Amino acid sequence: MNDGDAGVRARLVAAGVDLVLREGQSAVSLREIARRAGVSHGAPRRYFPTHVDLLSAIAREGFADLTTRVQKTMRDADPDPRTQLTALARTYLDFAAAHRGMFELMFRHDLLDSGRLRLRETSLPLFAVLADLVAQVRRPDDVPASVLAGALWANLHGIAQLWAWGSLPLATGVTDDDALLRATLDAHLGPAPH
Amino acid sequence: MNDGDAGVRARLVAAGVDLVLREGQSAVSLREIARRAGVSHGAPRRYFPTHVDLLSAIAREGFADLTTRVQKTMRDADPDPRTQLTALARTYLDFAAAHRGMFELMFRHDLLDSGRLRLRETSLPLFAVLADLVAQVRRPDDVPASVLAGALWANLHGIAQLWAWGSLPLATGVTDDDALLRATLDAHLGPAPH
DNA sequence: ACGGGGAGTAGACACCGTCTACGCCATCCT
DNA sequence: AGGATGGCGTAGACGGTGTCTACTCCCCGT
Repeated sequence: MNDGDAGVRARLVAAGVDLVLREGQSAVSLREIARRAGVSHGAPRRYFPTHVDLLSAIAREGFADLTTRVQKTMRDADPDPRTQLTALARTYLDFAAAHRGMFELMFRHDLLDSGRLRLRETSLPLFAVLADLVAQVRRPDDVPASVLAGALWANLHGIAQLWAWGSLPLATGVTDDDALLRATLDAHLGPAPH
Repeated sequence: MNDGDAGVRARLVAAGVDLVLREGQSAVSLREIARRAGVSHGAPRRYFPTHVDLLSAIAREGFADLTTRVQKTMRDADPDPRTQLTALARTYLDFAAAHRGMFELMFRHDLLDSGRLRLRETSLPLFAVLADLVAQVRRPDDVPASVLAGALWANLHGIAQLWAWGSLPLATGVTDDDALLRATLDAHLGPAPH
């Protein structure tokens, strides 16, 4: 079984990932994916009952990609939890900026409950890594670690979203997202040690 | 000129707003809007060169709605800046939850540069209100007010987004967004006064 | 050897956004 | 006054989409 014949299902997902990375969300039509995978437009239906089920599988691939990127970045960084958290955040923002189409697809709420494994559950390991680091780095105060981690994730996500949307630099005069990221980490975790 | 004949352009936008509020983003097709407005599918083209231009006008209506809601909430609240900021934030989150389709439409990045008035500029007044309040309430530290305001907006937006997406409660165990909101305000603005 | 069933094809259907040709009607000019 | 003009809305065509339904083919088990 060589590369060009890796199973139609896998080829469909791979073609979809490639498409959304290269041309964005609007390019990921069922028929175009089928064309790129070299099958007829009816073939995907054998593996994915509906278009959104296929999109969901593609988005899951995106989560997997992001998770391994985060893990790799963290392996290469200083083991200090605060540093690791910074690395995680930086990777998250970079991923969103570099693969905007995929990032948008991953968080489309109409894909949430599709596919065998639900997309919601797919994002949990990534959040668990963040929550674990937050639990290590936080100063003891009254807000539970899970709430703190959720708020921090939301802040990260909001920066990624609004930055891609393009209004934040116009409104704030900030020209790169690093200042926002640092302010966010300082706000939620206390001022940086050094 | 009675109500039922308020100009085709206005009727189209109104029908679109109604549709996206009632049935969500996927329902706002050009032809369906035209149908609801009682005109042929070709009529919109006279006023909006393309579908996204019409969507952009609908999204602008959403920003106007949100802005007036925020202003009304703030008029009714205690004039203390921190309280006003809380009211603004609460209104933002409630709006996103109650009108998810509209909220999604408003922040679709492919609508950003459409229409006579760009969507980006339409959001500026809203942000200006937030930035102004932040400037009043912040404790003097090293992070510029604009950065602080941007980070806070991003945090708000991220909560709205991730909450609608549905993973946050699952991952954090938090069952309503109020804890996240309070944690966010405390993190960025310092602990609440009382 | 042969029947059966899964896999992929091909066409139909309704819907979509865009484009173009065409009527209609008010308005303006001579 | 009457005819040309131009904007507004209609209607149909076109290529594209997702879904559904025959239909074919080939591999596998009995």
